[in-house]
Order: sequence, then C-alpha cells, then structure tokens
Amino acid sequence: MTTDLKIGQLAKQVGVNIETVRYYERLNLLGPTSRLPSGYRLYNREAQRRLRFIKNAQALGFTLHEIEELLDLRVSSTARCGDVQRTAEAKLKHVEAKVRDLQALARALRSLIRDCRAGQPTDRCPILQSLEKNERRENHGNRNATR
Amino acid sequence: MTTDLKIGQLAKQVGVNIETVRYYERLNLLGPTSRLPSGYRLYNREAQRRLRFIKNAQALGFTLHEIEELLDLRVSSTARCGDVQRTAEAKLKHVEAKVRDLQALARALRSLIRDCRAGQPTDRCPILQSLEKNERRENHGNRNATR
DNA sequence: CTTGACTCTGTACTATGGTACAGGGTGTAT
DNA sequence: ATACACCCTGTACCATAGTACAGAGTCAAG
Repeated sequence: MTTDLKIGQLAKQVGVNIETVRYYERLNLLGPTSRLPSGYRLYNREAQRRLRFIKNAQALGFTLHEIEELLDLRVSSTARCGDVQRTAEAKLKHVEAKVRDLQALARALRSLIRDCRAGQPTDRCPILQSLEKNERRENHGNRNATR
Repeated sequence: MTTDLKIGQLAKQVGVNIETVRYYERLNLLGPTSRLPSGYRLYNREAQRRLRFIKNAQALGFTLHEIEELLDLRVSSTARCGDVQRTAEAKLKHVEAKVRDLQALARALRSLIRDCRAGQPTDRCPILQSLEKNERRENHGNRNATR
C-alpha cells in the first residue's frame, strides 16, 4: 500500500521517537502491520490512527496500561461501550478533584506572593499552612489520577 | 521533647512507609530532627508537618523535586523576599497551567461520556472515535501537564 | 560501488517514586 | 537473660515511560 509508512516516517508523522514506537511494540500496544523482506516494519493507516489514539489518550492522563485496556475494548466485539464509559467517568472524577485541589493551592500561592509584595517577613508560610493540615480528604478514590 | 517520634511512629502517624521516610531523607526532603545515642532518628512536630506537607503536595501532582522547591519557599530569614516571590510566581504559573490542562481534560472526558451514552457496541464507541480524531490541541506550551 | 541515511536486534541506561531485604544493633518486658 | 519489636546502614530491586547506544544490515543516489 502506498499509505504504509516505515517506522521513521510514522514516528515523524505522529511526533514521537522511533524508539518509543518500538517500545510500544514491546508492550503489545502497537505492532507493525507487515514487514519488508529486509525486516523493516511497515505501518498502515490503522496503525497510524492507533498511535495517535495512544498519544491522545496519554494527553488525557491515561497510563499506557489503561490505554491498552481501551484499545482492547475496541477490538473485542463483546465489549460494551459502558465499560469504556465507566473508565472515563472514574477518570473524570479524579480530574475534577485534582482541579479543586490545585485551585486551592493556587490561592495559597497567590496569597504568599501578596505577602511577599507587602515585604512582610514570611516566617509563617501560607503554602505550608494550606498543605500541612492533616484533614486531607480521603483521596477521591485514586491519587495518581493525572500521573 | 515528648512530641518527638521515632521513625516508625512518624511513618504510622502520617501513613507512609518507614522506607519512604528514609528515602525522602536521601533526597534531602526530610531529615530527622535529632538522633538518640543509638542512632535512632527522632522527628519533632515540625518534621511531622513537613512530612504531611510532602504527602499532600504529592497528592496534588507535584514531583518530589517541586515539593523541595515549595518547602524552600518557607522564607529562611536570610532569603530575600524577591527570590521567594519569583519562585512562588513561577510555581503559580505552573499550577495555573496545570489547572487549565486538567480542565481541558475534564471537558474532553465529559464530552466523551456524553457521546458514549448513545450506548452503541464498542466498535462504534464515540469515545474511541473522538480520541482518534487527531485534533491536536496546541498544548498551552506545556506538554506533560499532568505528569 | 561507495556513501549516507535509514533500519534491525539487543541491551543498557535514565528519571521518578518508591519497596525489600540482609546483616547487624537497641530497648524493654517478662 | 532472652525474646521480640524496633531501628540502623547499605544495596538491590520494582514499575512506568521512555532514551541511547552498539554492531549489523538495507536502500537509494551519485
């Protein structure tokens, strides 16, 4: 096929490292469609979409393992859309919680900056005060939501 | 002091592994306040607050290196306010960018969940299709925003 | 037919954030 | 005094997500 790409072309097109493509292959995330007699990997359109899917899902905060599950759900004809939906909903909850936490931290940082501007000696750090508390709510089910 | 804890008590109180406390010490994040003649580490209230700070900031997605910088913002009496202010502002920009990226992520997930409620078999699942749509958004200048 | 860009496999290395011993010493209760 | 929990240092190991070679083969242009 004329749309088939060698690994370097694929990597360039999607904007990843060649090594990364081969790394995904080791993880069974993305294999070559075929090989030239020389052993060169070839990737068709479907593989190109798959790689883009991986990068997009990664940008959304999914780990490679979670992405593998998503890709498996697509491949399996018995998998239900609801499974994917539940995964996305869980992810959304984590993300929303993290946004709230980060906004609180941003407020604390702004307050610290204000204190600095006032030239007050800040031996009592607002950041510390906002974060050293013990009453952390119980993790919203999953820390690491965005890592 | 009666409030000083040995490493095991500290770890239990804050809910981390003993090994983790010593790991933070290797990273110069959290040292013992003092030592018993036997070499046992002792931690005072301040160290306990510091460890909680580390765990809380970590839950917000900060790396240990970033946390070290945040802790340094506790203005040592010798640090000049301008230095502290610049660090805080850089951190604030970082946090704000993170919030924006996470909000974009949340919007994407909500839209995917909405689309998915059509409840089609997975081969036509809108989540996967919309992730596949290569609509590269332009990154806010910070990929890795959620890592 | 040689040069240079590209690819192959395989292995090692990086960073981050830990966890798991091994082989000792310490502290205290019975 | 001896059992037992606890602590010490040091090193090795784990997962995640790659990156960087080495040493070899391939392909196209000049």
